[in-house]
Amino acid sequence: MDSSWANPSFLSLDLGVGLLPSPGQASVRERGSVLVEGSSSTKEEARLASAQFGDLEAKLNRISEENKRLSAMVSDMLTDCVALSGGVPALPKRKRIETRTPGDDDPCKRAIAYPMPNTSKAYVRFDPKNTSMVVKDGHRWRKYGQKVTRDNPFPRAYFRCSFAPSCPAKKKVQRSAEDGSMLVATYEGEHNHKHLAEDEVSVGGIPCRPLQQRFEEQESPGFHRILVEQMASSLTKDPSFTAAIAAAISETLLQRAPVPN
DNA sequence: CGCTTTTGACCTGCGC
DNA sequence: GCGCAGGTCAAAAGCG
Repeated sequence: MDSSWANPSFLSLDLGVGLLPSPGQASVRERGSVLVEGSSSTKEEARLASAQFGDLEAKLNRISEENKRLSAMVSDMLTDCVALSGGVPALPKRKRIETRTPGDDDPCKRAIAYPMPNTSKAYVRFDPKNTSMVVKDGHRWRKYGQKVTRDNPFPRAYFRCSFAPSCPAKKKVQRSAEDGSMLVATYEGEHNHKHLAEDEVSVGGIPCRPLQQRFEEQESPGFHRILVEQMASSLTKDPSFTAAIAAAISETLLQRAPVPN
């Protein structure tokens, strides 16, 4: 069985897709602009505006409820995955042969050169104009190969940790076949040294949080909080969501401002 | 000059 | 055994 299934990290943090915007956002924006442009002091219009405000409030509540529901779903899925991984017998600890020396070609030695079992995936948004496929996650990586794979038209880049020569950490970065604006970073192995710069984390100029979500971290109590933070963070990056919120706020301010005589 | 990236060749595992 | 695909190596080029 593929260990990635036993590892809940396959639930990569693809939070920029699918959750929002909600169907109501466009109308929220439209109504907001109508209100700003056509403000009037007549009672009829005030009554209409009040009704629209109530409508908007209801919509915001619905969106908020949807967010809560989705958060709960993600939490449930994580719980399920952790439970599932508990039922899977632990894979034997495997060790990769670091480097090959001329006398190292013993096929018996190579036979035990397995990949690291503790892999994790991270789905991250990146600037499509940026073709470097660099995912800054606080570690220094050295690219050692690139390959076009069968299941994806985009090339896959192979990186090794260059901070410490003995560090077994590796990662593969490839653009998503479904969504070209997403990068799929697959981490293998663990760093045997300290993080370089935890706070310097960005993807193609778009700031984001450290992406490496290891199995142990996902079981930790802080993981769910991080998950929620990432969801909130991704929502705030959504321009349409921001616009809808801005329209709703401006509408609210207009409603509560004293009507000039 | 040292480090990183590029890229073609090579190695290995797997399915047929 | 053969071919294919994924992963890695290593020399050359690029860059600061």
